Formats: sequence, C-alpha cells, structure tokens
Amino acid sequence: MYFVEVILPLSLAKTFTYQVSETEFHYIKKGMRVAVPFGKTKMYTALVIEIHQNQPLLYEAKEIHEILDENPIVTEIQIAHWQWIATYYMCSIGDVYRSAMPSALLLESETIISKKQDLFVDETLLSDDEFLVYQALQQQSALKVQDIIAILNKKNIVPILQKLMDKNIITLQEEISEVYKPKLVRYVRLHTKYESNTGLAELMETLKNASKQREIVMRYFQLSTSEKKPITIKKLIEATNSSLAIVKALIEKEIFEDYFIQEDRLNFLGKAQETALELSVAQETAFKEIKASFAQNEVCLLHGVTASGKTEIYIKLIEEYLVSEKQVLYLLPEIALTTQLVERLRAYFGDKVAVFHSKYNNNERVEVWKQVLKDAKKAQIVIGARSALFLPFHNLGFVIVDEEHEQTFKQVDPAPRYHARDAVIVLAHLHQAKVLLGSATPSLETYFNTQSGKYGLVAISERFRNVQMPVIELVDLKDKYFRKQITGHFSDHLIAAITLALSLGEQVILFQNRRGYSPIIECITCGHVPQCQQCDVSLTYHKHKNQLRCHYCGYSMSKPTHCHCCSSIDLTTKGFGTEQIEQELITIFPSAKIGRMDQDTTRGKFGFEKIIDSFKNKEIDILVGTQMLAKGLDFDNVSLVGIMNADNMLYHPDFRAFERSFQMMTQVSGRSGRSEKQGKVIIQTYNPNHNTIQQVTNNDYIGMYNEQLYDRQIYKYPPYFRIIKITLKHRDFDKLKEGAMWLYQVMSQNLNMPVLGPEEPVISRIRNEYIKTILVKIPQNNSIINTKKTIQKILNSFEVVATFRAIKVTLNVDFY
DNA sequence: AGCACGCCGACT
DNA sequence: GTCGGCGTGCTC
Repeated sequence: MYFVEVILPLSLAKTFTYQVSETEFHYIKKGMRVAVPFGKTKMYTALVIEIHQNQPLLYEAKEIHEILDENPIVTEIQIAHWQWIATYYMCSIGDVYRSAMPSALLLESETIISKKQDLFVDETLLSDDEFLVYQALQQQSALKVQDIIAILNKKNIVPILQKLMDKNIITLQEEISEVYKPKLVRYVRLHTKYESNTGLAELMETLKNASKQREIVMRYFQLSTSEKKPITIKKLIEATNSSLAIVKALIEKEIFEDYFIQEDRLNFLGKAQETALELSVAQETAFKEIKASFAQNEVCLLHGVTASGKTEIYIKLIEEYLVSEKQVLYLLPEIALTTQLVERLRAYFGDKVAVFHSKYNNNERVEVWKQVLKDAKKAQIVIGARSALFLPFHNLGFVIVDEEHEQTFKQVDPAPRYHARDAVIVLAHLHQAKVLLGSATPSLETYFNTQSGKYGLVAISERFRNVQMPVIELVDLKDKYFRKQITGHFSDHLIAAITLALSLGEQVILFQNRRGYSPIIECITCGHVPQCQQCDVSLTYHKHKNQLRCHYCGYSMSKPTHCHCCSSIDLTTKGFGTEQIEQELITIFPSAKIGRMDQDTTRGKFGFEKIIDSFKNKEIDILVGTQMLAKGLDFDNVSLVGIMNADNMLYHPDFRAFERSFQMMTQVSGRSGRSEKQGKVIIQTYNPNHNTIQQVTNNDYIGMYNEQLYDRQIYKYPPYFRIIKITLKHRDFDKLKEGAMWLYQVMSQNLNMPVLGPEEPVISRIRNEYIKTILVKIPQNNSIINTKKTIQKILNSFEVVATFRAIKVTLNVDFY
C-alpha cells in the first residue's frame, strides 16, 4: 500500500496521511499539490511533503482526489524553511503553507448545485424556498451556495437543499476550479478560404459595397507585410480607427478568424539603459569591505547614514551575483517604496527584475512564482515586501534587507508571526547565500550581533556626493508657551524657518506621528470623553468628515454637537494630529500649497504614489505626514524638516520607545538636504535635554546603542532576553481573568525564567473582546527550543480544561 | 479553519 | 411544537 504525507492550508498542527495508487506513488514527488477530501464535504489543495508505505494504524487513510501538478511547485528547501518557521514562531505548518503560497495556487472546493436531468416535478409539492431554487435552476444549469444564499436571502440553506435532495430534484458536487487564468491576447488572421489568390479576388468582390470593412481588410494586409508577425485585434482597430463591432462583423462573415495566444504578464519591455556606475571613494571602500566580510560571515550589516548612497552599493553587489548566475532577493519594508526602487534597478538590469508583493493580483503573483521556480532570467532579481521570501528559489545567492530596522518586517497578524529579516537569514543559510542588512539606524539586536562578531559590520559616515548632514535645532515648547511665541502648534522659530524656505522656493516636510485632527474630544463641563462602544479607547476626531472614529475597529459616528453625558455644548479637543496641522498651515501660510500623507490620504492603489509624485514635481510646498515620511524616500528639494512634537513618541509604554524615537527622528531628519545645500531640521519638544533627543541632535547612534543596551540588560529585554508574548482573548471578562491566571501560574512554576502577567494591555478591549497578555522572558543561555516545547505542553493542558477552551490564545515569538 | 452534531430559547 | 442560536469536537 502506498501513502503520501500532506500539509493542509489550515491552522492544524499535524500533517495528514492519504492513500495513493501504485502509479500515483511513482508519479508524485515531494512539493507537488494534490486535491484531497477533508471532513465530510470539503476538498483542499494539500502539499505532499513525504511519500511512504507506512500504513496508519489508528484510522483508514482516505484516497487523494487528484494530482494537481506535473512537477513540484515547492522546493525541498522551502519545506525545510517552513518547518523552521513553524517551530520557531510556534505556529502550525499549515499556517505557513497558507500564507507562503499565492492564493491562486491554493484552491478550496466549492459546492455546485445542479438539477437532475429529465425529471418531472410536481411544483405544488414544493415549499416557497424550494420552488425558488428549482426555478433558478431552470434558468441556470448550476448554482453555487453563495448564489442560493442571495436568491433566498437566508444564511442557512442546508435544510432546503437537503429536502430538494430527498425529493430527488438536485445533486450536489464538489468542484475545484483553477483560479489562475493565463492572460490571453486576441489576434486576427484571414480566414483560410481566402488564402489563395482566387479567394482574395473573391473577397474583394464581396466587400466592394462595404467600404469600412474593405478598408480594414486592406489595412490588415499592409500591417501583416510590414510587421511580419501576428496582428492583435486591438492593433487593427487602432490602425484603422474603427471599432470592435466592425471587426466582429468581419469575423462573423468568416472573412477573418480570431485566435488567442497566451501572454506573459511580467513583460518589462525596456532595456537596461545605464551601464557604468561610478562609486564614490567611500562607497567603493564599503563595497570592498562588504565583500571581505562575506568571506568570514554569512550576514553583514551596512550601517550608512541617511543619503549615503547605499543603493549604488547594492547594485554593484547584485551585479557580481548575476555574473555567477545566482538569484537575488531584495526585501523592502513597504510596498510603497518599491516603485522608486524598481525604476532604478530596471535602469541597470532591465528585464531581469521582477516585483512581488501582496498588492499584486493573484495572476501576477502566480507568474512570478513560476518564473522564480524555473530560475528564469526575467526573475533573477526579485524585489518585494516580506512575503517575497516565500518564493521557490533554487539558487539563491544574495539577499538584501533594506531598512533592516523597520517593524513592518515583522508580521503581526495572522500567524505565522515571523520576522522577515530573521526568517530570510535562515533561508539564506539553507541556500548558503549571503545576506546584507542595510540601515542608517540599525535595530539594537542587529547591531548587537555585529558587536558579538556574529555579523560583519561596514559603516559609511558621510553622505553621497559630499552633501552635509543636516543641522538639527531644538525648540523648547515649554519656554515658547511661557513666552507666548506659539501659533497653534507652531513656534515662531519654526514659522520663520518655513517662511524662509518657501521664499527660496524650497520644500518643507512636517512630521506628526498621529493621524486625524485630534485624538480626544472632551467636555469642558463634566470631563466626559466619547469612547468606542466596542473597544477600550477614546474616539479620534476627524474634522474633514466631521466624524469621531475608532482607529482599532473602524467604528465611526458623526461629531456630537453636545456632550452625551451632561448635554453641555462646550466641547474641546485635546492633542493634535496631521489633519489639525494641515488646517493650521492653511491659516498661517495661505498662499502655500499643502499636502498631507497619512493612512487617510493614501488609501487606494496609487494614493501613495500620487502624493509622492506631486511633491516631487513641486506641486506641493509643505507636506505634512505621519511615520510614512520616514521610510527612505528621496526628495532633493527639501531643505527643512519639522518634527512637531517629539515627546509623544518618547513616552510610549514600550521598551523600544527610545530606540524607535531615535530611528524615526533620524530617518525623518534624513529627508532634509539631499542636494548641495545643507538641510535643516527643527525638533519641537518639551524635553530638549532628554538623552534620546540629544543623541538624535548629535547623530550619535553609538551613544543611543550603548545607553539602550544597558537598559535592556537591567530590565531583561532583547537582545539579552528573548520574549514570547501570549495573548488571551474572550468576551467574558471573568472567564478570561481566571484562565489567564491559571496559565500564568502553571507557566511560572514550570519555566525557570521570568514570566510576567497576566497584564491588561493599554487597550484592554477590542471589538468587544477583553484582552490579557503574559510575557515569557527567555535568558540567553537557556535553550529556546526546550522552552518553546514546555510552553506548548502547558498550552495543550490549558486546552484540556473545558472552561478555558473557548479562550482564544495567540503566540507571538519575538513580538517586537 | 470549516462544518456537523447537539442542546436550549423565541417564535408560529 | 419548530426554527435557529452557538458551544463542542473532529477532520487522514
């Protein structure tokens, strides 16, 4: 007997065993997909990871439904990598499988309802609902479950279908349909009967009274002789300035016939334009140092100040790996950044560059997947956000993780909650490839690894083309308020600097790390603050839409005219966001053009690009935005960056608050002065003497690193301790509290390390679910693997307790 | 994750 | 009396 071991795209810890025939046994290879029945009704796309002859003893294995691939579409390295992710991040392999594969390759079955052939139905015996379904089936031969739900306007349709089955009127069928659709382009050619010369004369004769059609035919001949290649319908219509209807008429008359050719979606037609790339002395030195470092270490950190020209070094390195025919992966924190970079890389590498990220549609993703799988030239360099690391590389030689410190590399929800930087280092190790991490403000962990000798370190301390680092000036808000030198949220100093920059035709960026108008609306009389009904947060005021909105669940209500508590009409706002800054700018600088960039203005597919483009084209003088601004964008006409309030970042209840504040302020400052002129940065703060702010001002990364590292050691945080966060959620507060306490006690008794909690997070209720968290801090010298095993065992016994089973538990390893 | 099975409240 | 709510358990 023959069996295969498969992974299912479900959050289940186990693999499953299915029976196959002898022929199938010899055909199937690891990494192929098979459709399998699972449970009573469902069919899933499973992935074969083992082929064996060990019959399961406790159950009878079902047979697979069909084999979906001719060749493996997942490599063995990938399967090994997925298994590492599942173990390390404590999730099921099914979770990894589901998020790693483009969804078009992972099909679920759908129930198709169809009417039995040639039957006589006594319609009077049908209920109303049954009759409606029966009637619908007379018009359409097959219906989906969703269709029937829509027809009957009911959620539970199973009983009705059951009755129709009993009456022998319908049958149900499970169907898996391929979602991936190759792109087909429609072409025309002359019908075969006119190919001969006599046929041609005959054709002209038939068309002598149809001038437009005749013109098209004539034009077709011209095109086919001049182009010497097939002609698309689109081209023919354009060339003759006619319409599809006329061409269709010709096809119907059997003068033309149409046919389809499959086309590749990943067609970049441009050619590499730039060839010679000159590195500056500093860049050249760094380039050589990186190569030297790769002789020793698998991973190297390139720590270059903002605008030090890291991209040019990346390009030079990529070139070297292309020569040795290796695949290159370039990871970026944000999709929005890809456009700028893709253009730049394509200028050098032409059609060898492929792009992969989650905003791509399913078909495009499948095509990138297939190109990478066959090690095609047109996908030799892949640029993508974190999910690109799941592509089926065979021959990976080099990985770049740009802006390595960015939190967006860590997936928060859903599982697998992996960190792309760390996961890709493991992947590179499996391929024996090299990894270059790049950042102006490296994460503490990474820099720590360079200090311990685990990673190599290469630094660039000067900007590209000798541009100077910006001057950073601090404005003491306390003093300014005392002297009444504040208009809205702007100090006189900042206003003067903006005025100067505008008068010189230069652009300004203002940074405020909070969207909306103001985070809180408060009643002056009774102090009441409107809260979200479902979450434990106050509602944020959005002036433009005159709404109060919850940033956690999206709930919104129109702005109240009076206090819901005491009916007073004296309402005031507290705190401020980008929207309010924008409003104030309009009154202070009425002639300036002002743009805003935050989650609210960058919705939609090209929202981000639109704002960036109009800023680049100088259609915007002052750009106000949130942290999106900090993400490695290049503008050369920005001479001033203003940070509206540095303090709200510093006092986040998070052990990384200072590190993050440093990174964010340094990155935003880096947007200033990218061409010959030295840029300026103005930071408004109530704490000008705060260490972190001083470190930003002095561009003192090492100072920040040493100070924070000391704190991390004292307070038991990474890199000295690894942290696993366990989140518990339930609608019933008491049940949650009891369960969390039980879990905490068992864990602190069984784990020989700090266990903290159960704690209520700052936002302790979201969408009507209460939340508690427990933190486990694993010291450096402890075995991470054994600790995770113990935690898993404890969680298993937690699930056995009936009252706790309903509590949702999520695990987040390295949750920062 | 789905989905069926099974036990209790609100309707004809 | 039934419809339909969701708690529980299983899926090779």
